[in-house]
Amino acid sequence: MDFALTLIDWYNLNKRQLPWRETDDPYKIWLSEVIFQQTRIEQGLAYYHSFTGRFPTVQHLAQASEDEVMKLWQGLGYYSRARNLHTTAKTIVEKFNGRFPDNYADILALKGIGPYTAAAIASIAFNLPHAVVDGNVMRVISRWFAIDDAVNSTVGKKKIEIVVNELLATHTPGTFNQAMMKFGALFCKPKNPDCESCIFNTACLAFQKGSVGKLPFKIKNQPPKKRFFNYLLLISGKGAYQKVYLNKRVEGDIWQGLYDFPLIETETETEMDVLINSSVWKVVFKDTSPVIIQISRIFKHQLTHQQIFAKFITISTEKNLSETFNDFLYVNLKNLADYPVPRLIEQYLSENGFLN
DNA sequence: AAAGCGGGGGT
DNA sequence: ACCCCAGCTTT
Repeated sequence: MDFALTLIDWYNLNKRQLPWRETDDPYKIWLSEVIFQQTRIEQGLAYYHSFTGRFPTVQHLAQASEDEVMKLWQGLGYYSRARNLHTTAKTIVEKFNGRFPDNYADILALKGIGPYTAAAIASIAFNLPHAVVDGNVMRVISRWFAIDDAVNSTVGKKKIEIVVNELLATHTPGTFNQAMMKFGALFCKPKNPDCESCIFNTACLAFQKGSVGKLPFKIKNQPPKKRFFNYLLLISGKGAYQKVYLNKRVEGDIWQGLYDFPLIETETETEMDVLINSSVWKVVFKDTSPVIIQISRIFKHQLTHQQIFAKFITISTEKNLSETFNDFLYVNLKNLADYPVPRLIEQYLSENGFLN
């Protein structure tokens, strides 16, 4: 059985008229593809009409102000799509003389156009043999060939891309691509697909193995780990006598504090601004995982000459130390040198059970 | 390789 | 009140 021909037959019997498919203008095809990225038909359709109405050609879009483009996009979400749309319209006018590029590489190079959109435009507008790989296609192919590599991994994507390009009906790539996506959307659905009446069920490996429900496999995105990064910013004195024990950051440095800061080892860089003496200082951390940053300002007191002003900065989270830190705020020190700061912090944390 | 982007729909 | 979706850019 010829997969592509069978699929296209199915498509011709089942297709509905889609307003944005009734054109061979690459500009409008591009517009529709961008609008319908991550967007449901019901939600995007009105926007497609207002964009083609207000900007019937790429020149109209290129000449518009960014403000107007953004305003027309309002409510659709993923606003970088609108900015890229505008940028690319200007690129096409300036660099391509207003004519949409007609080869895959040039199309792919445009802002906001990735592999999916480039393949869609190349195949639908220019009849070029590039298979689209969107969520629908990944689902159909991963089931048909029982590919259990994660479809959101590089390996899994690559496998699917290779397979679907072999299946592609090279004489009618645009129709094939639309048929694949339509079949995935209407028949090979994410949940409860009607496999019993599927025209491909005898060839579908996942159906034969009973693994349709498990495919496509995706690696679950793990939530950011919350961790505590606690440290002190020490300020002593007042007015002209005030001293801040933290050096201003210079180009290329990591940490130039009075002491080696990190209480917990870190690898991902995190940078934050701290306001000291009316000027902004930058502090850089490293961490092994995404962090949530909270800066707690736990003091609003007058500083007297011999008091240490301890500002506690908490990054992240299983325990929030800021509440327990109030009694650490004022430490009367005759001479700061008598109290090696890291030791003091360590001791405090240890005594309070935070270093286990 | 992995995070971030914005809405809407489902649970 | 969450969780999920999905193509592209950025890091």
